Amino acid sequence: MDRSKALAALSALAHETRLDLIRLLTPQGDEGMAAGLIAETLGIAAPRLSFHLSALEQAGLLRSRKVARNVFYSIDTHGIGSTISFVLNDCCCDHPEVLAACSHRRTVPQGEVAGTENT
Amino acid sequence: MDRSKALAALSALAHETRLDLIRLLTPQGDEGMAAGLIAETLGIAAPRLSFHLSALEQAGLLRSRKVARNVFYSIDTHGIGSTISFVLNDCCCDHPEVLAACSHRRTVPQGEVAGTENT
DNA sequence: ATGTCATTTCAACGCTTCTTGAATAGTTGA
DNA sequence: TCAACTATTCAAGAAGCGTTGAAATGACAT
Repeated sequence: MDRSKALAALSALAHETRLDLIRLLTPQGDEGMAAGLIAETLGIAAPRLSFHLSALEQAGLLRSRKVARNVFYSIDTHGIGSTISFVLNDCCCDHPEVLAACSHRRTVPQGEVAGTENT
Repeated sequence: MDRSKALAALSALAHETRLDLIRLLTPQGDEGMAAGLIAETLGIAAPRLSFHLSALEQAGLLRSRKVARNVFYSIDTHGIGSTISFVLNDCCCDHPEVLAACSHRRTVPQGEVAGTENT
């Protein structure tokens, strides 16, 4: 992932509605969700949804496929992963403390350093 | 880290100059770098630098301390880490493929899957 | 105390992004 | 072919963000 791509992905991510979209679509996996259902679930107008959906798709964070007259959107795991990777590796130079602060939640067994989050 | 904080951090990160600042300051560690030297190194005007520096500081991504008449800025490893953590855990629900796409670079020993990045 | 240096604040301007409703394109089924 | 439905595009207006130069603040040295 090059710099401008990562920047575009980061910009796309930095929006409440689009973060909601990622959060909604991630559990759906590769199957994804039809645009209409997404609009209904999130309670947003169709043109607005379409705008944000294509922003995320163009940033490489989402994929789409047509099924009959529906368009199903699903997350692009590689796109999201390499965006995070860019920040961690290229920007933060694999700084050990950043990596630790980023990954401790999913490496510790259970609620071990649970208090460190809101300091 | 709550949602609005993460959103602010992501917004702060989604900017070329500010990404440059993170990249420049990370290797400097806790000592950081004086604002004047940063401006000179990156070749940006003082007011503009100050604007971005305070944006990053307010987002919890940078810290500052005064030394004589200089202001030293250094990265807040915890802030950056928990921002990444938020995206990974809260937004992507710890999706295994996202985690894999994000962390493969730093878990593999050495140049093992070096080609997977630009697919 | 005064001059000098480092940094921040301020105001103005331009640019991009977001939202909204109406219109359009494309697909399915009768 | 026609009607119904899904999704996207378009245009307009509002809002927010970033850049710039000038001015102000605060700290040090003489």
